Amino acid sequence: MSLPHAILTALLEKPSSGLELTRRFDRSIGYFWSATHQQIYRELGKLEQAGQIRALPSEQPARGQKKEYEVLPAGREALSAWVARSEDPKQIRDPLLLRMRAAAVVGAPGLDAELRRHLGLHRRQLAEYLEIEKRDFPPERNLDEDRLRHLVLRGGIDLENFWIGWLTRALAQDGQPSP
Amino acid sequence: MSLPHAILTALLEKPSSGLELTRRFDRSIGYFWSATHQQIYRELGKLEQAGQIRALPSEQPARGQKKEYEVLPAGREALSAWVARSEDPKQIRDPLLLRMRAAAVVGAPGLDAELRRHLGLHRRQLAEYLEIEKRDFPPERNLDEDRLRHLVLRGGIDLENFWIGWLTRALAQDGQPSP
DNA sequence: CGGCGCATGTAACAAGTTACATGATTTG
DNA sequence: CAAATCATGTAACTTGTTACATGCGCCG
Repeated sequence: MSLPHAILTALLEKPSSGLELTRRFDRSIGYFWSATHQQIYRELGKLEQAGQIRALPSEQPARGQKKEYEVLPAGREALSAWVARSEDPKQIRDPLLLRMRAAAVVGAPGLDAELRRHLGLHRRQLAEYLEIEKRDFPPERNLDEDRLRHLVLRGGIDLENFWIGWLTRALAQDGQPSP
Repeated sequence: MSLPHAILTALLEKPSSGLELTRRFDRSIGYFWSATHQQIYRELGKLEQAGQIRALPSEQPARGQKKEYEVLPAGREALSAWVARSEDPKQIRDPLLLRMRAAAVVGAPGLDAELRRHLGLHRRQLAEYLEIEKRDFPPERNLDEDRLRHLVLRGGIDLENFWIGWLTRALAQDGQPSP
């Protein structure tokens, strides 16, 4: 139930075509809800049919032609209703934790290398987030409308820090087996 | 690709029937990879057909009858191969972060209450994990085979701590609007 | 024997993934 | 014009979710 609302949010921030949305999902919004272009086109079709968005009038709406969408009042209302809704946090679902649990049963040759690899990836992602923070939320201007977006980004930063901390401790412990 | 391996791991730890697996997924393994009984039955069927597990011989394998499964050598090999495989960490996918991003666009009445509710839920989950840690991994016996399982649990604990920290900061900031 | 809990399933759907198809526009 | 790129889309499949169906055994 999240993808359509992610799309509505993105379209409210700026009307876009399918491919533009896809690219924006690869950057900002996609950091918290990723989607492929196939998913996005399918969902745009449904939203249009449901009367929540509409294609901006253009010359020739043909196959290889760009098609821009904007949010209709009904779409904005649907998004508001969704924001107000309450929903329990999902269970954790992480292949690496599961893999480690499996390793406890069948043995774990080479798990160390995988942990180190993940550590590197998370460090890189953290650096990227910090870069965005420096660029988009400098300490000078403290606009109220930015506050929520900054909090979301902070969530991503804290989450990467969690992984880095956990992986570091796991590797440290693995280096020196039980005394 | 994770569910079958979660099931193989659980079955190696202890041969079980479908419902028993479901219940164990509600407790230990499910903390990191949840599944409903329908998913589990479907997957047990596939694994059996693939020759990775087999039903223990019983008197009358009828519909309302319990059916226990054990892992065959092929299954153990498949699990080992999966553990050794490397896989990139998934993108974050969290409805609450997305909801907050949407709230930045359409406004956020009542978001505070939702954050407080989540804070409570995460505190409860943390308490549950700490209880399990105290019970299953007391500081006395420091068995090597437990090390990986303890690390997995630590992952869960750290993750809950991340949420608690982030939600607390978000609420504190929301209490005193920008000066 | 009637209802409840245990246990195993089926069916239909929704969401996400992977591979491929097609038309339009630019550019060497 | 051929190739690359932009842009939209189809099809088939896998995974996850929701609702319901069926049989067994126990207990009041």
